[in-house]
Amino acid sequence: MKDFYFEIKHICKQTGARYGLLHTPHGDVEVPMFMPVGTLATVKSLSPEELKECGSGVILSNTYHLSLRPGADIVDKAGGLHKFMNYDRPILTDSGGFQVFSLADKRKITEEGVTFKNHLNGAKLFFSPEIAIGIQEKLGADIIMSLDECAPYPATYDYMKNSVERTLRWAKRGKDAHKREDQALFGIVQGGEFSDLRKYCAEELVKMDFPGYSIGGTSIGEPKNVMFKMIADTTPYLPIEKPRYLMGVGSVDAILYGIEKGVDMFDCVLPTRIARHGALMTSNGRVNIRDQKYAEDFTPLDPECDCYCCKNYTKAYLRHLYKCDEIFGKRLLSIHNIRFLIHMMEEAREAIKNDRFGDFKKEFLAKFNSERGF
RNA sequence: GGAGGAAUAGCGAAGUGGCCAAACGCAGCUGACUGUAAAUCAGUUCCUUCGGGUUCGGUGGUUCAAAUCCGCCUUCCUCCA
Repeated sequence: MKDFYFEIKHICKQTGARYGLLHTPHGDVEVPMFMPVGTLATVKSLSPEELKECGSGVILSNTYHLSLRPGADIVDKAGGLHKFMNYDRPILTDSGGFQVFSLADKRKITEEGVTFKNHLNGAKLFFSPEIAIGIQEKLGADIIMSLDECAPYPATYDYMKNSVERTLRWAKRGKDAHKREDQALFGIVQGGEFSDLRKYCAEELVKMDFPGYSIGGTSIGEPKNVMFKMIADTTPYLPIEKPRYLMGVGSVDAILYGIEKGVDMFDCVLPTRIARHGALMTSNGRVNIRDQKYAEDFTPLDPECDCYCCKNYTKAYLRHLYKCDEIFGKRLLSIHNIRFLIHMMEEAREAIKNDRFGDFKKEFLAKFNSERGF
């Protein structure tokens, strides 16, 4: 694996949380980290410059969506995803496995792969582990994902067992098909809420020796305690020296829990989506900017935040933009929520280095009051 | 002074005899959103002990039944003098 390796720099003595460095062809990033999601080769409403100002490292993009529009060949001709979207830091592409789940009523899964009715015009589309890898090689992200089946929750044990077996076979096929030396292909642990299947899936993937491992099948409608259990049931079976990525998790309490359990990478649409819907994460908890009580509130969204939005604008202005459905409002709020999570990660890393992540988590959650939404 | 027209819930605006506690939009309030088919979606905004009760400028009528028809009053708009 050219240019890609992972270094653990410190393990928190209080919790086992990890501080590390992920080296990629597009630079090094510190973990634990939060990765903003830019499904269609753009983090909705934000420029790469704004993302970097938020402190972004890796960002995500999506194989399924980009293969439909503009098509992998066009991204390839553009010189790859980094050039195409003008982002020179690391990029991770998801395999499309999640779309198999989220567009579930329009697909059929077989051993060979998945047949989709694509969501744009209903045209039939076939995805296999090899095809997903082929597309991702053209897109050219630094970190890519195996095609997996994100089985629904709840699922029966038998369904999940079969699904895990197939995901493992698909992982092997994808790994065999993957040729690019400058990309790290991660395997994805499934198994739902079943401890033994999580363990089995993790151990089998580890035998295949991937450069990193993802925890999938979370945040798909299961209760929080079940999600936490899924995480706790997986990380013990992953090798210490490889990066671990918890897919699709972006609520504050779940991220902090994941870090405590030894997860290094998180991604989620949550901060950007809820920002567009007027919900903001602040150090004192949730703020609904649409509330009339902010109409004459000329203070920043979060006085403790150092983002462009909080440094320059008031809640009254943000509410005004939101109520008028102005694009700039969505941008400012997205900047804030992304910066909030990235800043939380910066603080988490400091806490890990100082062997006090457990204290940090407790203090942060007490103030954030995560019972009130996300 | 004369001739027309209009008054509907916080605002705008449908409704012209029973299916109207009254469409719809805005505004307000709740909630949802987690590997993005999401600048989206759902609920809610007269009172209620959930049986019902009081509403459509005011008032008096007609009718089994009125936001809807008639009289008078008030306010506003347009045109003519």
